[in-house]
Amino acid sequence: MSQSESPRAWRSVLERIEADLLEGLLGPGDRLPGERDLAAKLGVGRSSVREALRVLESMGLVRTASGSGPNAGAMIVAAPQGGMATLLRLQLAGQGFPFADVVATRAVLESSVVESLAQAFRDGVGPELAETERLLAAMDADDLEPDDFLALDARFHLSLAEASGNVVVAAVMAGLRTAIESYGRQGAAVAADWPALVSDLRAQHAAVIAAVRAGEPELAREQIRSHITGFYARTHLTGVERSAADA
Amino acid sequence: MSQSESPRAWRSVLERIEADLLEGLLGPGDRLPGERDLAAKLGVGRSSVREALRVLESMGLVRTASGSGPNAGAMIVAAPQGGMATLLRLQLAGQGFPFADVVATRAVLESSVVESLAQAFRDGVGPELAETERLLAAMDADDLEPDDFLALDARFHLSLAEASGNVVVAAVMAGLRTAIESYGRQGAAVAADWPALVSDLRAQHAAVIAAVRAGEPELAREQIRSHITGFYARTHLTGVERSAADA
DNA sequence: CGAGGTAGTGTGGTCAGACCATAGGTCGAA
DNA sequence: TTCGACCTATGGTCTGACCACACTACCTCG
Repeated sequence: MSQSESPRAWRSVLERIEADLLEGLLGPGDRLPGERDLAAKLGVGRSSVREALRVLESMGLVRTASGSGPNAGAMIVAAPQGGMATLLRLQLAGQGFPFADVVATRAVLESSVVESLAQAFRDGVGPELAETERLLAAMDADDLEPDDFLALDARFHLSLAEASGNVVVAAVMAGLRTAIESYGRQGAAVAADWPALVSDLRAQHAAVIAAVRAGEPELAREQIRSHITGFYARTHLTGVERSAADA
Repeated sequence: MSQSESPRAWRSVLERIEADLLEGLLGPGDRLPGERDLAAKLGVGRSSVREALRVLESMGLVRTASGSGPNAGAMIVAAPQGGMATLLRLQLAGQGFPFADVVATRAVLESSVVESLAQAFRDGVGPELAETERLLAAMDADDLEPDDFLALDARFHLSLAEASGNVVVAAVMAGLRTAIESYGRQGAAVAADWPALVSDLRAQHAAVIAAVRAGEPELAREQIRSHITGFYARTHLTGVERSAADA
């Protein structure tokens, strides 16, 4: 036992697993040993192993399942969006992240996404956008509840990020959006003039896509920015627009 | 016992604390009850409380300390950078985030930062940048080891993000940088032609700051982008430049 | 009377053991 | 052959115990 060090048994478990990940000994789809085996192998208690697994789970790196068989146990997955959403949501709740900064960051990332997409179309290598178009069409339905519309809207924005091909940007964007929505402030304000709002949103979405397909990076960028900042200025009634505009 | 609900005792603890945070019952600087008290109050075991606290700690929301007195116990803090760095590092290790996408995202965010700063200077409301200038001067020393230079460089970039005032962007940027460095691949490549590299980096930093102070958003944006993508293209010898360039 | 050491107390950190719920696998009976 | 009951391995949870640590209070000694 080279157990000369001391602090944080659970951290040593985390570091060991991270090292195995970097080493390539563990990868997406692989299953970790059972908690009891892992504890014995690493010379720590089972509870310490569990605490480390809990961190990995909350970060979106492992998925655990009870029972037996091929689906049981802790499996390495790559689900960054869940972990990112949890982190951003908690930091927002704990006042580590001001609401305005979260919205502003979303605007920054989405601007980059649509700029990149528009540039790709200008270069003649634009992606399919089939999923994006499908969501756009679904949002045209007349009988949508606000919650349903907003769910489609979220997937629309996410589909743009995924089309741009950068999974880090997509994960952060999805997390920011989730964090914003879990704040749950918009309900009342949204109801104020819903028909007019949804109509504007549809037009803005269409304009963004048109700019992207036309290969106009600067135009797409400005349109998505005003789309996002405008939405939160309209529904949250805070000083969001000021902070969002200068980021 | 109103224990009709379900799985994940530790998750119920997490949700309770998050709810208290949103409610304002808990905020930065406040201390949580002891683990034993919390367990009794929420009707769960102490180990479940600990698992929830471990998640909060890894997300940068609480800081725990043993012993007694005013500094002991679990305190609510707002340390988003630590949690963000952990998440990004783990996702990078677990192949959830391709290296190229991490670098590209850093380029996106830093471009936005310097653009925003340059715009502020153009509008005559530019911040002090005292810390930034100090770091820039420190990097001019001739006897710096590569590690020391890179540490100053990291703080330089972070100081820009902080000057822009968006803590979310600053936290993500710091996390991205930490994740990149923990990958630890650059050592060898950096040593190749260190004097020339450090000279170029100094010139690029100076050019970025000059563009910011001159109030040239587009120029600053392009310079920081080429600074970042150029550095990783030069030191990592991967296909980074391609993916980084189109983001 | 003051200074310094010492026992006390409460905190997180860890471990061991036990029990439960679940879900797949196994094997025997119809 | 088929289908049911049992078996087993897994994570999920709880309890109780002990340790290390740091502050507090008190007590002793100069």
